[in-house]
Amino acid sequence: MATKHEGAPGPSEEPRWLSDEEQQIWRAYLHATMLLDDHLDRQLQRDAKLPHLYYALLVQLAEAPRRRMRMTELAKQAKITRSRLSHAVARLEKNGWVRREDCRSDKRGQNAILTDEGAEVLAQAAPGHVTAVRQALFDRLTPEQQKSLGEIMKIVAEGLQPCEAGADLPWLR
Amino acid sequence: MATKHEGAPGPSEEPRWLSDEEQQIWRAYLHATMLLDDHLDRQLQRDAKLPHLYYALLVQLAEAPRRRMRMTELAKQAKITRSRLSHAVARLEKNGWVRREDCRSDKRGQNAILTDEGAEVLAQAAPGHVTAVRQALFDRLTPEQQKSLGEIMKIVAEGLQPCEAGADLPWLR
DNA sequence: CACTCGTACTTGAAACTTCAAGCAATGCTT
DNA sequence: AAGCATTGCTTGAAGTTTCAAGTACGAGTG
Repeated sequence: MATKHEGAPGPSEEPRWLSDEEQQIWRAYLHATMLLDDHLDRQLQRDAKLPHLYYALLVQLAEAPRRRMRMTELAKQAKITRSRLSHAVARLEKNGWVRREDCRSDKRGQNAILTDEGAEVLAQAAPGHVTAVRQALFDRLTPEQQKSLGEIMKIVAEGLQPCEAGADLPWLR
Repeated sequence: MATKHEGAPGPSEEPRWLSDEEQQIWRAYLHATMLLDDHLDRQLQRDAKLPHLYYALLVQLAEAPRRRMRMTELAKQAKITRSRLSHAVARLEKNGWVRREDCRSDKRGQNAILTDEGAEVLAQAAPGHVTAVRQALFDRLTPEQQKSLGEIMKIVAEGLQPCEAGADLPWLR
């Protein structure tokens, strides 16, 4: 904050600072997302002994065709790096919730597969989790606000997607 | 998922699962927050060599009366645990952006103080950061959406606040 | 004053994430 | 078919966060 006047490094001279209203919105966003993520993390850690992200991975696998998915695809859907996924799956594998399998068509490939034990953990954890999500989010918002939230979040997500749509039109970048 | 029928552990028998619309909203939320947080983290790590949260701490200190704040107060405002803050300040101190000072009135207390070097780092990083926030969020939303987002996030944050308002009316809990 | 409880903060270990290499298989190019 | 970039995934180390103690001071009570 305060006035700036350097001319050397920045991409532009003077950015448009956030107005008071914008700052309020931005801080509310930061606080809400932080508190909600912490809240859900603790809830799941307490009830199912796994962090929120790991839970999300199990959900993805549970919904996948034969309860299995290629690592890269899973990473893409979960919006995380392959490295992070590797570590996460390693942990889930150690717990017995997931196992790996070589891919036939591509010898480099790996499939992550949800085990029955994994599905069981998910079934146990899911009710408490949706309840928490409801209490923290949906129950507090009007239907209009819910709709609005969905639209806003879709816009933001699309804007940050590493060129999903149009990825097959690289000349447009 | 699947039908449940245990009577022992859960708080309730059968939760209200999320409808299709609700699921869409929830996933959009998860994706957007994940992508945005990653995006800002990388931007700040690249441009200022610090994670987003640490940047936020410097901002809080910069805005505080004499560029200083009690640890607990800082933790409260930043919505993080005291433990996390301790580690964070230790790192910032090692970098020379922050220093500590004992509190006179309460010998248990510590003040975190933003140094001139810290203020400098902040001044360097701030323009790029607001630009990133604008590009990812504000520039993509209509004024109505911005307003709506602010209202929604305030509601959510208040709902998860560890009893801030009304904390002095404990009998109401 | 002694006791006890709560507050302010720190610490170390374990868990998680990131980053930069790394390896092996694949695909493109000549 | 040989060379070279790319893709798919993993790994180890460094940084961050969480969790469960732990220390030290302050405040309330008898």
